Amino acid sequence: MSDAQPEPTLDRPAVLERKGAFADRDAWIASGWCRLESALEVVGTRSAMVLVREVFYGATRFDELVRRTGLSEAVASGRLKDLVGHGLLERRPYREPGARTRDEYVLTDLGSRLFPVVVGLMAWGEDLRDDHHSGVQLVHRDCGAALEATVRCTAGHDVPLDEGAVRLKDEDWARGAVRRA
Amino acid sequence: MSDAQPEPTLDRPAVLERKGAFADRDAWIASGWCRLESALEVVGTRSAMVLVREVFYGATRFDELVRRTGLSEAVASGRLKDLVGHGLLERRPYREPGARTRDEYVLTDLGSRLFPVVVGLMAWGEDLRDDHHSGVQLVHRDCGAALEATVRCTAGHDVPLDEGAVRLKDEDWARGAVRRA
DNA sequence: CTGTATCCCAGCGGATACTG
DNA sequence: CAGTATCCGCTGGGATACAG
Repeated sequence: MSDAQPEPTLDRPAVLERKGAFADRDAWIASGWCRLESALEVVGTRSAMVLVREVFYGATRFDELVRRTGLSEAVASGRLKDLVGHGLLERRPYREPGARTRDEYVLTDLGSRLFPVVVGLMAWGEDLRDDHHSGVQLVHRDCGAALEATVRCTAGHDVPLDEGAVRLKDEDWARGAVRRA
Repeated sequence: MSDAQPEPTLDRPAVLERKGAFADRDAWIASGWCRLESALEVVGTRSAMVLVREVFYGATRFDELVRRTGLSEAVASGRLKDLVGHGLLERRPYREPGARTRDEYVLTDLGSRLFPVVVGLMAWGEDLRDDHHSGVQLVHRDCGAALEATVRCTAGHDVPLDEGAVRLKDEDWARGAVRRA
């Protein structure tokens, strides 16, 4: 098999299997079919991500967020407004004893669901620069072990890349006739 | 304890617990301590993300990537070069029978470790726009259930947001005495 | 303290035309 | 087919100054 093997398959990395009609589609992407683009429109910027990160770290007040992100006030202000508008954060009035009422930013449920993404990006950034001795680390509060993001299916199985598949929704796949209009 | 409680704690959303010296630091962020920023410098743009997504979907050739991402050739070319430079993708020569040798882009191990991030963003994009009936879906090849990204510690526990903690590395926590200038 | 308003610059990214 | 080169508009984001 040394002169015309059609598929070397030597050590080709795993990719997602293409199911059904997905394999044929060409231009389904640009039209925004993929929710990745929706997500990136909201949290695809550096400023959005670092603000979300700081809120995960427990920052709530404007000046705290500005200080800890290093963003300018103008950028922070605008981006926070976006994040509130998209339902990721919520403004909530609060009052320290003896002080006047102020607002603070807190995570909504939608926002907190970004947790795996933030963890995944931080872990990957760690891989990227193999300096494992400095910086910040996320750990399990109880056992102290480092956090990582993993992929799982809703049936509970761990899913490595080569066991994943991609398909178009609402097409008859695996059963046919899954009437779902 | 009903007249001067310092922390209402009514329905305050969960955040990460701040461990040790982390709680005191102010300006540790801007200096790039957090690996989130390193990650975003590489995959923080739309073009990078959609290219990575298409490679996960199994696209390998330049024109295929351009067509399916909707990026211009110039942008795709430059971004691919970046991704190869950062070790996320790899150029690999291949030859279809009877055709001349060409290059294709394949995932490296580093690149494939972005899988949880891509899954997490897609799942979150789904939450964002509650149209659950159209678009693309990632599923477990074997059982057909949808994929989701979850956070786990290296000891194997599932870690919800309120069980996570953040700390500075190489500081005396849980053991003490890690002198580090 | 919590922003808003301006100005200004760098980088992303589209369009088009051109090379190997 | 697989890019590169050029041009050019849009937006992200820093700095500074100002306002409630």
